[in-house]
Order: sequence, then structure tokens, then C-alpha cells
Amino acid sequence: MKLTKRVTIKDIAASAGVSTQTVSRVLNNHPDVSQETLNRVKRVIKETGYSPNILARSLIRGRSHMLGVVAYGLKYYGPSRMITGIERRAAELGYSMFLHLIHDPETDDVEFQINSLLAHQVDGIIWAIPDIGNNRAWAHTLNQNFNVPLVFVSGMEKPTSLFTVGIDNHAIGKIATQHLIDGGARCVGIITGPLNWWEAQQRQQGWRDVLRANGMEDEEQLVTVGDWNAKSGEQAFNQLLEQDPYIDAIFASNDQMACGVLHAAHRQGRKIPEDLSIVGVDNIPEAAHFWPPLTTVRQGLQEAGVLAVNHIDQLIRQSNESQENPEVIVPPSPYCNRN
Amino acid sequence: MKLTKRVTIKDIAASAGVSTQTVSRVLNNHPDVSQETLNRVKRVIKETGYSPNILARSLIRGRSHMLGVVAYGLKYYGPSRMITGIERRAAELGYSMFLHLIHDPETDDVEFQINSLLAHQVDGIIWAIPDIGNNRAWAHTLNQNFNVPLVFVSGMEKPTSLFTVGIDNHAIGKIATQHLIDGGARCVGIITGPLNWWEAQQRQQGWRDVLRANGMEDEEQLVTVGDWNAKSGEQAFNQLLEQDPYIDAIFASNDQMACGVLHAAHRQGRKIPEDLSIVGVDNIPEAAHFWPPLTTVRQGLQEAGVLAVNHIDQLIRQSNESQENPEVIVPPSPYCNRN
DNA sequence: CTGAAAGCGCTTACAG
DNA sequence: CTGAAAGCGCTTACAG
Repeated sequence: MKLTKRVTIKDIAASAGVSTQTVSRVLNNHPDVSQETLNRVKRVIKETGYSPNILARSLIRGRSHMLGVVAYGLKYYGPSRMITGIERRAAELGYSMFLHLIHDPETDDVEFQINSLLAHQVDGIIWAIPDIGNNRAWAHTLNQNFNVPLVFVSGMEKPTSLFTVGIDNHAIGKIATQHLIDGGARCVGIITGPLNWWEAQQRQQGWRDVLRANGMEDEEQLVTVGDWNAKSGEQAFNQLLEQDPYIDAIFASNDQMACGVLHAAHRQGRKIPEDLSIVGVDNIPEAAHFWPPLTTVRQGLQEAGVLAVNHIDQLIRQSNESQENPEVIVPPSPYCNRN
Repeated sequence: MKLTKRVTIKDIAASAGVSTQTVSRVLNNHPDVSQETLNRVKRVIKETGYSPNILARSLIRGRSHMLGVVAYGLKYYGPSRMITGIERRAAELGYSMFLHLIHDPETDDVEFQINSLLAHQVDGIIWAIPDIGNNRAWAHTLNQNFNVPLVFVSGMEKPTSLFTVGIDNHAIGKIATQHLIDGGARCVGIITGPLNWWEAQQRQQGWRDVLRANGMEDEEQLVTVGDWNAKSGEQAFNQLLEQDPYIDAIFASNDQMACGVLHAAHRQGRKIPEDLSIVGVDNIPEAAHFWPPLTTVRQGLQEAGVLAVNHIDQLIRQSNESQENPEVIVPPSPYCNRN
């Protein structure tokens, strides 16, 4: 399909009867070009549809205007929202986005991803992989040779000196649980995410802290572990009621699992919210249209993505090490679709 | 944060006491290097953690191993799946993916997107924006100067000579409608997507054709138009029953609108599937866990993404114009979560 | 088996 | 206001 050679700056220079650096001046809006020359060059550029080779420009300028983003699939709502925020803000600031998806965040080869992005000369890297098990150990071994700005999105267990934009998962757990208690719940079960996920732990901790603050007990029988999918929500619900039949409220650590809970509750003929109240997390678009509508806590993931890009842009531009504030926490928005 | 200058091939050459092209030979696995030299160079590379600047390599080779992907947001399930397929396959074939999201597919500046990708010297472009209104007019005006492989994913009203990977939306409409009729429905309403979307039209046409084939009428009162969102499904459902109270089955053109229908049906106390049967499209992960589970037709969007990458890779590598088969249609998978 | 030279397409001081 | 020269980091013929 390569029918024609791409037009280069030399072609433009020749057609306009000027040197290449005069064309370059026009392209980069340098002031010192006579009106006449300017017009001529611009006309030729327009006629040929020429646009400069960004690769060559990046090579010489040492800036590529490309951002590397490593993210966790698109299977869940959270990562998708975050990528949306990142992409939007990156585009606004004139960056193109290299997207690398990781499908198994515990085992995939981190170094390969980083090296590939570095080899492509990205100006910065946004690491949007959840903190699971030991999968961020590499971040603590980065030495000073690592010379490209790196920002983490979503909190991590052991913060590094690197910039992090976090979600307040502890607050999410607290808000959700408090809402259930405020609604009259006396026995609040929890369906957690996989407990090697930092976010899942934090949400559970929020639940625990609120129960204690309210003089309620956070016994083991009130806890089951899900895998973020709706099916696991169903199973966890059944297990939870076996463990403790007095449960009258459930905090599901995401909306998909909450969806499974609703399903199982309907199947058993339990009335919601009369017999059982439920709160989820994420505010997926369907949540408001489940039956009954699902009350849920919204994470500011798109906002987090925007903040991450803002910050990395700053790091790229100033290129110095002064980071007064290595962590930003985005607060959740409580009580979506309150019923 | 740029503490150190990046290591270049010159540094490696100097450290190893060889010329840069010998280093280049090692990097590119050229055979003509003595074992001794090879070892020495490899050791230096390892020690310094050097990896070649892909920009410089791309510049000289005229191949960037970058794919430009223009897609429609991540708000809906379909586009996300497609991007997942594209990214996965691209990574397997050694491409990095430039992702540009378009948020308003009817009005956003197409030329800007294309030019930006071309300026970045992508090896090929995958256009994954739905065919809406007149938003693909540009594709028909591409002249021979366009020298980069371009593949469309998702069908279009007026095919170009360019390669297209399509979804058989007409078949989707037929399968869904036939399923409802097979289940005993006598009066099948439809909630379409916005009718300036080619896919929405095609699904409706499938519905229409099956009704006629079964000797049923496709009257206007059986049709309402939604906007793909759950809320519009609710509204459309109410409107549909006002238009024709005898409707006993609904084909919702996607699962989110079907979710809204379920919601509205529950609200009105209608029993599903006794009073009303419903089929959606997409098989979103929650569909199987709605109450009752939603029967739905799955589009092969991830597969379509994979096929698009396969084909563009072929175009890039052979760089010729012989395209025997300018269109591939991915068939749907019927009857997910059948009830 | 190895290196000197030219060049990919651009930009950046430096002269004039 | 404009151009000759050097160079970004790499690879590709071409000699030897």
C-alpha cells in the first residue's frame, strides 16, 4: 500500500526554493521569517499535505510527547475509567498515549513493559496496575539510573518516594458501612475482593473500623472473599448467610459482586431493602438500573487519571527532583443511587 | 528527575572497544561477529542496562512497529472488548499501540487524529469508530497519496476498497428476534439504538426481516429508539407498551438498554419471562447475573480486533496492494444465558 | 570478522 | 531575514 514516498522537509524546501531550516522555522513558528517566504512555504506545506516526522523531531529534541501507560486490562470498570481520564488529559496536553495492557497483574513481566516503553523514549510512565501481593516490589528497587518520570495511580502498601495518585479505599469502606448502619442495619457482612489486593484490604479495614466505632463486632463469620466478578458475589452471599443468618446488610466491595448478591437475594425471595440492604462500590452505569437500584460509592478514578497526567507533565517539564507532595488521595463520592 | 543521560550505542562501543556498527550487529543478531567480541559487547550491554533507542531505529528503518488505534471511548462494552483484542494481538506481533479515543464520533476532528498518527509514523491505522451519520465520508475521499495501511473495524454503510472487519449486525437482529419467536412470542417490540448508527439500523433490519419471514407485522408501534444507555431502555419500554399493549417480547439492541427494560418491568410488576421475554446484545459480564438472567447475543468484538491486527500486519509486511478479500464478517454467538 | 562513511528527517546554534 | 554545518542515535551498504 505504500504508493508514494512520504514528503519530507527537503521536498518542501526544494519546492519553496528555501533551505530546510527556513522550513523548520515556519513549522515551529519562529519569528524571523519574512512574510513573503512565510506565505510561500506555508502554501507548499498545505499543497503537499506535509506534516513533520515526529520521530525525527523527538530524536533531536529529546522529548517524544509520548506517555507510556501500563494498565490492568479493560475488563473492570475501574481501569477503564482511569484510562479514559488519562487519555483525555494527555490529549489535552499534547501527549500521545502508548497503552500497554497487563492481563495477569501478579505474574506478568514488569521489566519487559518498562523497558519497552523506555526504548520507545516515552517522556513519562504512568503505572496503573493495582497493588497485588508482591507485584510492586520492583518499584522499591529502582535506582537513580531510572531517569524517566514515573507516576503510580492507585495506592500501594509501601509507598515509594515516587509520586502516587491514590484512591481512598479505606474511606470507601467506611462510607459504605456507615451508610448501612445509618439505614438501621444491625449485622453488616462484607464481601471483600481478593485479599492480596491492597484495595480490597483497605476497604475491609474501613468496614472493620466503622463497625468497631459503632460498638459492633467484626467477627470472622461476617466476612467472605470474592473475586470481583458477579458470580463470586452470588456464591459469597450464600456463604455469608450460612455463616451468619442474622446478617441484614452487605457491603459488596464492588458493584459486579453486588449485582450477584441482588441476583441471589431475588432467587431466595428475600426483599431488598426490607430484608437486606446492600451497598456496592464503583457506580457502574447499570447500578442505577438494577432492581432495586444499587446504592454504591463512586471512586474518583477518572479524576485520578487526570491528576496523574497533570503531575507527570509537571515532572517532565521541570525535570527536577523537587517533589514536595509525593502523594495525592482522591476522595470517593458517597451514596450514588441512594434508596 | 533526569538524573543521568541515557546510554547510547556509542557508550557501549567505547566501553567494549569496538565500533558502533559492531554493537549494532550484536543488537540485531547478525552472524558475522566473533564469539569473543560478541561476549564482550553483550556483557557491556547487560552491565549498563542499555536498550537501543527505538525512535532512531524506526527513523532509519522506516518502520516504527507502532499501530495507531482510533476508538470510540471506553464507555460501552463493545469498544472496550475490541481494544482488548487489538492490544493483545498487537503485543503478540511486537507492535506498540497508540490509542486515541474519540468522545463524540459524529463531530470530532477526524483529520486531526489521522494526521497526528501519521506524523508519529505509525506503521498502520485501525479505525474502530462506529459508522454514524456521515462520519465516514472522509474514508471515501482518501486518495492514493494515503500511503499507510488502514483497516476499519465494524461495518460501514458504503464500503470502501479498504479492508474492513465487520460484525454481522443484521444476523444479530435476526437471531435475537427468532429466539423470541421460538419462545412463543406473538408480538415482538424492538428498542433500537440511535438510528444514525449503522449498527442500529442493521439490527433493526434483522428484526424486521425475521418478523416478515414469520408472517408477523413490523408496524411502527413496535419500534422505539434508545440511546444505548440503561435509562433510555426504561423509557423506551414504557413508551413501547403505550404504543402497543399486546407486546409480549422485546428485542433490546444492547444489554444496557435491556437492563433498563428489566428494571421497568419489575417496577410495573410484570413477570419475566412469563409476561414478557427479553433479549439483549453484547453479553456484558453482568448479563448472566441480572434478575432474571438476561438472554443475549454476543458479538465477536475481541475476535474482530484480533483479525484487524492480523490483517494490518499482513498489509504492513507485504506492502503491496493485492487485497483479494476486502471484508471479513465476524458472526455473532447466539443465545448466551438462555433461559 | 570489523570499521569508516553516509544517511534516516529533523532542529539548533552559528555565521552572515 | 536566511543558509551551511553539525548532530540526535541508530543502521546499511561498502571496503578491507
